[in-house]
Amino acid sequence: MVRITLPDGSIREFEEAVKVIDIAKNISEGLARVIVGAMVNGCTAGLDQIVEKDSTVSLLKFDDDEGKNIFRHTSSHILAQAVQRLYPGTMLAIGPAIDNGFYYDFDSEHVFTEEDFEKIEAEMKKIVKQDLKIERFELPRNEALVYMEEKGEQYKVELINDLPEDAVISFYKQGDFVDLCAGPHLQTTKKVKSLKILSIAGAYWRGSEDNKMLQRVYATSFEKNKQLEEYLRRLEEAKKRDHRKLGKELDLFSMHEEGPGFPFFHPKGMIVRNTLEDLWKKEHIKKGYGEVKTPIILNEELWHRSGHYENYKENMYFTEVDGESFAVKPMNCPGGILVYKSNMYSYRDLPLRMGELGLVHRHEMSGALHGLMRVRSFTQDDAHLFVTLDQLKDEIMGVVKFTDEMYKIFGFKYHVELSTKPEKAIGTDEEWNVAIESLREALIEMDVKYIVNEGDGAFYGPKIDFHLEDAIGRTWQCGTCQLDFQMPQRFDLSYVGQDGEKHRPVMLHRTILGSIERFMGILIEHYAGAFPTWLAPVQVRILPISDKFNDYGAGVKKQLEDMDIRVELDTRSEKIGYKIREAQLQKIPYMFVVGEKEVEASAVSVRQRAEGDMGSKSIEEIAKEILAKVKNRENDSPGVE
RNA sequence: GCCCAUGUGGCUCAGUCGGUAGAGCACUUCCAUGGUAAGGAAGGGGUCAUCGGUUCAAAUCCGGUCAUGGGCUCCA
Repeated sequence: MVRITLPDGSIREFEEAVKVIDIAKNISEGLARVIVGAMVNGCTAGLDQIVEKDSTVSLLKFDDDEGKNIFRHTSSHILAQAVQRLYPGTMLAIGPAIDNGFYYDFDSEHVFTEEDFEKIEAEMKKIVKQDLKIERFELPRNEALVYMEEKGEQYKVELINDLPEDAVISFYKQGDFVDLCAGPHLQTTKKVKSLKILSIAGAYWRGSEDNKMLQRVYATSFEKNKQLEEYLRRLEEAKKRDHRKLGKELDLFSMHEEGPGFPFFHPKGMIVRNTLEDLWKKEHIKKGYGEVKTPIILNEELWHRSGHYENYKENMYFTEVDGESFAVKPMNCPGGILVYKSNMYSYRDLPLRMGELGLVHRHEMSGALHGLMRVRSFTQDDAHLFVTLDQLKDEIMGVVKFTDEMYKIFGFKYHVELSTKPEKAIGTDEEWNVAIESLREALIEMDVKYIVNEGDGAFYGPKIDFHLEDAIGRTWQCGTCQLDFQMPQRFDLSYVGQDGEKHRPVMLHRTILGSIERFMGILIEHYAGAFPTWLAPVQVRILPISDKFNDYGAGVKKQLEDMDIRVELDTRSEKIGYKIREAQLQKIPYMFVVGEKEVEASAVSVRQRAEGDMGSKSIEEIAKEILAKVKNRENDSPGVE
């Protein structure tokens, strides 16, 4: 007797061991048709898997994340099979399912281009139509190695060699195609009705620069064509939110060949930027931070002392003046430390919180540059906290809370990562462990969910990172809170304790927005360029019906300016429909239409970008409404999804 | 840095088989003075990223460089 517990708590009983697919059939034939796999006691399983003992089973459809993974993993095998049919001699590396699709890495004589996509898709569809049965088999290690060697699959041989001694080595076979794979998979190829190859890219074998670069084919698949079409449509929509495109259209910033990775901010972009910085400054004062500003260029010796020269010099810019070597700062901490060192401190002065909107330069690799998200010069909304060990946890928690509050203003969702000791690091393992545990304890105490990112800490300490999403779902690290025992030692920082003795403070390096540039990039995509009124470069555009009303418009403009509302007047000799269209495309929150009626009533006709015509209002009334939105930082962007 | 692709007026793009450039928008001027997403006409504007090669002739073919895009690696 095998008892199967289903997610709803109900129990099905079977005489003997039962296949997953038969459990589904036992529930309903209809269900059995849409099932792609199952979770059996928390592990994914294929439909053929036999359940021998009492188990908890949840059946997976394509709509479930694990279901999609099974579906797309099979899709990746179909891709590999098609490619090997079309380009014999192509070696297979790995081909996993990923968010929104799957990929396969190939090593092939043939150089794949977009022109091949159609052909590969056609071959894949042929395989789907052939309805090939997918079968699992296992081989002992030696046989598995011989088998893959005979096939010339040297990458698979390497993978097998790296599997643990006791690992089960399984293969999946469909027609004449066999791949080393843990599974599970669909039962046949026929379910993959809808598929599309999306792009081709280079990718290092095993993700290491030292290895050969393989050709990675990205693709996606769905159960139904309709889902694929919907997905492709969403991708198109997301492209419209691309901050690089909107940055140009809305005249916020530009990039130039003369300075790759060095963004140029235009007047409208500067308004957004300055508004963000004003918010930042105000909130930091409330949280007990002081603000400092330290130089961009400092002598090279300082960077030797800080450890940056040793650990970071390939990313630094250098310059020489009067025979002395200077470095352009890639980080703000040494500057902040020099500020700290210019005073004596008592334990009463701690925690000391010092904020700096610090312009840093980092020579990122050319291929890494990406709009405002990844640049070579940027302003970190940095801060350095000098604290006693006793204060450490509270201060970390304060930073995490502060970050959360700031992100909430914009309506961001984010995820948190805890990064541990990297290969290139200073300090002892003991210090690192204490530091990592302090961060972990703070997160646990605050009940913040996080994932661990092994080996991704800064060279001087571990960190908590906050990641925000862009329009197409890529995540970008923005906020960070880094713990550092090293700099205080290297710079011999101290404070006088209650006991009258010298003690060493601990340092926290942290950012909230991350960099103003990246944060703006994310903001632009988040709002689809339609900034909430409080952030909008232009809050109101006045649109006279004809030239006759330009003077009245100018009067309204003056009134609004006096109330610190950002306003433009469109005096061009164009029809009102044209002026509205342009203001609408510029995503300006408020349009004031003024003509004969408005002049007579001393009013304006208000049009909002999302709601349309709101009718006539007095200037005082509408100004009050706008100012209230600005004061409350109301999130009135129609662009947020 | 690596793999692949791309680079034509301010912007978006067309340009076939090599025969020395074209559209729409924007801009300027004129007409029109119009009530909630593009009124009409005329005009100006390009060394086809850049350097070199092949050719009687190169935007077009080949190579180098630079930049951009999609990834990898790396990172705020």
